[in-house]
Amino acid sequence: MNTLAVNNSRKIEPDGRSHDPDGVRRDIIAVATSEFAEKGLSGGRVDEIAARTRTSKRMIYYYFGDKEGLFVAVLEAAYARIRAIEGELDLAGMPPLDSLRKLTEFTFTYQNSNQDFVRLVMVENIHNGAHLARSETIQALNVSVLNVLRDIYDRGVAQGVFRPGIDIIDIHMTISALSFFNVSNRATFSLIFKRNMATRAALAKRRAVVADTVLRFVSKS
Amino acid sequence: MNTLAVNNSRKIEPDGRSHDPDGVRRDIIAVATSEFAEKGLSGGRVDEIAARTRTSKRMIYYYFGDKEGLFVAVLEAAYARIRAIEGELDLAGMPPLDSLRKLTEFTFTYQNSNQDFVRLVMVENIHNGAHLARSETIQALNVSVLNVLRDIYDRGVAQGVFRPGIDIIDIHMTISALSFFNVSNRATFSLIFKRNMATRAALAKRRAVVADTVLRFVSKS
DNA sequence: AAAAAAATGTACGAGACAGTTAAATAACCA
DNA sequence: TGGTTATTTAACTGTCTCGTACATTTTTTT
Repeated sequence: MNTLAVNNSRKIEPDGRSHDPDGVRRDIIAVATSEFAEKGLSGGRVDEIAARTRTSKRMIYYYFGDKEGLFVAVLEAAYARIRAIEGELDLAGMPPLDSLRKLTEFTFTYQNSNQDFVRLVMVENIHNGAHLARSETIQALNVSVLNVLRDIYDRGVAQGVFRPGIDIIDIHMTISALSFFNVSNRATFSLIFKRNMATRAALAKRRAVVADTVLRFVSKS
Repeated sequence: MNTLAVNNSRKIEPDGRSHDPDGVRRDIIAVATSEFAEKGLSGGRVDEIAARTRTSKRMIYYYFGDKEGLFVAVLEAAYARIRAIEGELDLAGMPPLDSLRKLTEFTFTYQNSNQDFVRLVMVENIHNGAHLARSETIQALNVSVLNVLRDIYDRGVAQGVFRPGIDIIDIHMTISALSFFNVSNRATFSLIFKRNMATRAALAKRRAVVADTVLRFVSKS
């Protein structure tokens, strides 16, 4: 569930300090990520974060100013992680259909394996994107996945397997929505429809359906 | 944005009381719906709800026990509303393809017009469905939309326009996910992709894409 | 009409929680 | 070497917020 590993192997000097400012920041962000993902921004407690950190509450305010500043930092770190991974995807060599399926399945699996990220995005949306709007860092992150998608789509159209005229943002939105919803709405959906959506089998089946949905949407015919 | 109309035409007796217990309950739920939808469960303030109500905080605790009891009542009311509307949908006479498109477009439009509902469901999912799990009322609500969908799908397969073997819950999940995401993730998505998703034109275009996606998924071909 | 139950107002208390104060040591750099 | 900056602790403060105690009135039942 938790996607961040806290570095527990830091050395503590005799004076009780770690002499690793950057490690302290990362430690705080890792703990805050799980706290905010679990309980939201209003529900998350600064004292609780401080207690689970190897440093003190004062340091949170020292580095991040206030609770919202910390939340912004948490969001930035979460987005930076996913962008970094997206950038590593190499789908150029494959046939367009295979590439698109692989990209979709990757997204589905990533969101499922990184529920903290999904929950943080939910929380941020409840706050109408106010913190994202204030973060230059995140808005400067260029959206690499769109380049990947553009490349796949153009090749598909050129080869006559995809129909032309589709807005790639629509493709991306569909992939995101179907992957995201499977995590974000799992609790209520499972309860109402009395289906466990978290089993290995259910996930594999749904992932295939999602990929089929995307492929059928772009395919010619 | 707000889906609940508060009855402002109640009569107030000389003693300052409304003598309309049921109206008081509805009034509280209406105000609490917008408060919780806007700020979440932890972020929502009982005092704020009380202040915007025509009654007092005392009555909130009298009728709903505590903050979470009030939230459960809010959820129940919201789900009851959507189920009531779903039940009224009459798509039986139409050709399957048209029915399915209409159902999808209805869902998309409903979610977009009832953002409070969407946000409440987001909030409840952040809480892992704990309140839904505790509400017998909601779990007893039978999921009428599945009957509608089953009827459409079976007719479509019988007529040879839909491919057989699809799980209707998958169809429903896809319709829900695509409709829901367009509201739930609008803030972050719009910011990152620099697209205003709320304009009339953007909504109409996306709604058509969503319907096409669903139809292409079930269609024979 | 008496008694019981339901509905409502006012005021307040206990605890939770974000953020601060003040002091002090270590690292860095000119 | 000495001054400036970075880092850290522990206790404290003021406010916000949920929930309640107590009193009272209205409605329903017997």
